[in-house]
Amino acid sequence: MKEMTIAGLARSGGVGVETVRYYQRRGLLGTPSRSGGVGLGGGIRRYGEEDARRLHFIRSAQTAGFSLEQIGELIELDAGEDRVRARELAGERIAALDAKIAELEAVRKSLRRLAQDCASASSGPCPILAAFDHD
Amino acid sequence: MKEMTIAGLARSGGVGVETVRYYQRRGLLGTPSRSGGVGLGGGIRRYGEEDARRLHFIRSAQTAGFSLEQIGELIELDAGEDRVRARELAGERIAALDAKIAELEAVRKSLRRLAQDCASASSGPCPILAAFDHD
DNA sequence: CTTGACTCCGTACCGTGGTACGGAGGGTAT
DNA sequence: ATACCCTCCGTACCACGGTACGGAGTCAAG
Repeated sequence: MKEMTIAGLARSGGVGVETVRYYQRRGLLGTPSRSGGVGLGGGIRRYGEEDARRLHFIRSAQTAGFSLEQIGELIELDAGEDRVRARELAGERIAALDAKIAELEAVRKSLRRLAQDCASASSGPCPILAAFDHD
Repeated sequence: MKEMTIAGLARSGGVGVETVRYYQRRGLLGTPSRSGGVGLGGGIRRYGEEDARRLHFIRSAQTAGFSLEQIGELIELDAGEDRVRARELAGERIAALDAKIAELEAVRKSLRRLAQDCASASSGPCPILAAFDHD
């Protein structure tokens, strides 16, 4: 089993060292074994394959738009293989995505129309700015 | 011209008193005339129609997804009727919306497929969680 | 055995858009 | 004139996901 220090793990996950420490504080990564000085708080963290896998899991779930808090729950599910709950969380995320996409599309639509009007109307006040004044 | 105090202005814009003060600090609303105690810093703010219009402008632009900083620029344009720059800003905003919408749609698509797989596969590890492990 | 890179830790700070606090003074209705 | 609410101000705090700092300890190579 190849071991690594915090910088190696961070590199393997494409994040910074501080981010790994942060995930640890958040409880997303477990506290690893240490080697070296056994002083107040122990020596240097030693990570293995399992930690890299976990870090990768976090980044993937993050890409899917899950918050770190939700990812914490996903990690627990991952241990228990709770498919029902996993589908529930995925469903919630999809619903949130639906809502957000619809909202952004509505804004885009009205902004597009405004820009169109602004380009075609050759005189008078700018329709874009006027819209914010009066809508 | 009907005058109002900060609470009246805030109500007219559907925001809180603290939010009006915040916009003032941000320079989005001008410093209004004061009445009352002329002590250190002056008395009570008096607002008119123009301020309400401005506050409304801010909220509308915000709905269109502009940041407060961008809104600051829009306000300057509003004074100068700079249509070219307004179209530019609207174009930038639309492009950002396009990108964000595409991103969210991609995530939604893969999450939907995962949820589908999870529902149909009746045994083995949950595909949703497995995807985060291995992707 | 010294140099230099890496690691340790707590704590503070970043951006964004506000919200909350709290004591002193202003304005108004009865 | 006496309640009673509103306004004043600076400053601190919220969520979110990190990033930066700085002094001390550790580690491997030369």
